[in-house]
Amino acid sequence: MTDALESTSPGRPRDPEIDRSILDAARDLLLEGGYRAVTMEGVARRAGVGKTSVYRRWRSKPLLVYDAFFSRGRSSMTRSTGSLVDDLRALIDREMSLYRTPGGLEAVMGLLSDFSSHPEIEATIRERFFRPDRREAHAALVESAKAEGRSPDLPLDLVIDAFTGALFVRAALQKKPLDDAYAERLLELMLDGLDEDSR
Amino acid sequence: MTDALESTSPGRPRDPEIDRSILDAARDLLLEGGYRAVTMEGVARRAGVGKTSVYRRWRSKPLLVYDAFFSRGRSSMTRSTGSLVDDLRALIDREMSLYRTPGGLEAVMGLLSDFSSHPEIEATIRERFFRPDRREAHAALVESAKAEGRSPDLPLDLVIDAFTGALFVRAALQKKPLDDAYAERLLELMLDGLDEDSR
DNA sequence: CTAGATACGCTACGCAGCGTATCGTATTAT
DNA sequence: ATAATACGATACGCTGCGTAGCGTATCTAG
Repeated sequence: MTDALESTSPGRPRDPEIDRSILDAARDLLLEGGYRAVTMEGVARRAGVGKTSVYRRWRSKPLLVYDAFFSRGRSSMTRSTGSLVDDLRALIDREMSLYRTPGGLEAVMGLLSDFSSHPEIEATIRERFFRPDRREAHAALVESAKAEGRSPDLPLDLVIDAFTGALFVRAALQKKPLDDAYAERLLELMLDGLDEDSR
Repeated sequence: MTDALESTSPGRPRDPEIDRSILDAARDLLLEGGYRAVTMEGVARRAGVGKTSVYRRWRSKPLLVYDAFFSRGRSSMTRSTGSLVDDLRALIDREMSLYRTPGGLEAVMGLLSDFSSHPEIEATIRERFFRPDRREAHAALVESAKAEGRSPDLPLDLVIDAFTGALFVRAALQKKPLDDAYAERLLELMLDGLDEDSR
């Protein structure tokens, strides 16, 4: 996020405390009033900091919000467990926890909302965050599928689209709760598709 | 959208031609420059009309965009075919054509983008458009399931979430094409889940 | 034909939020 | 001491939304 500033910087170094104040302010504002309440001026004021200091670190609001929410405390699911079922369950859990975390849904929707007006932001967020996430998920599933000796033609991409999309639709558009029962039924639906395929 | 103005209106009647000019202008702008290019002033200018005339008819941009895109020419899929497979295929086709229509994806994303900043708009769009659509889809599936004598416990809601979400994720987030092969595989995935359930 | 009501185009506002620029001051390395 | 950068504060410029007022046009009711 911030540029690497080792001890090689000429002038006055940045105050790491300010980094935290800004991230905290952004998170708090979003929790209190949703994405619309997160304004750059508001963040600066809340953090007791000048706008300059905010823009020096994050060149736009979406990037700030992303870091404030997703760069810390996001559970990592990078490694394959060797079991397709376990991988899927973990991936679904991870995706669900994203929307269940307070402010998580608001953050996601807020980022999406900036996409229409700022195409370059969209590209950045997608390339830096969505793609890698998805890549890892896919790689894990492929590895487990291989470990289980399954057909290489399993519709893994499709399954990722499906459970990811189902959770999004349910949380963001339907505004219905994401409970464990839903996760379990979703998992079964995905497994039915995979088992059917391997015959 | 417009109030019912029968012959009982006292003053000068609205010019229906202007309705069309505005809708056309909104559609054209979106096709040319995406949702960000659709500004109320731009629409008025393009339509050769005053802003007043726009706001008199549509009290906000999202409602205008919705009408410009979805209120005309949207294929209706309200009736059950009696076959679960056919219903599903029709629903998937309908959803796919939404994203494949030029400007369709941009319109959807644009509407979503206004949700964060205008909660009341979100509620309106959801209640007036998303919900009814979904209701009809669900009703059709339930009817066909009954006609086929299937278990009433089929995860129809889940299936709607899944294929709807998969198409959204693929089109909007992955930015990958929605071709017929994808639709077919998606259909099979859904059917696997339904067949598995009925045993 | 007149009066009242509404539509229309035009222009000007007020408001919010983004991102930039400037300025004086503070902090650091060399 | 000097150069470079950070910092807070303030002021801008810009865009876009939605509203208000104006003079004119078009319709209905009586």
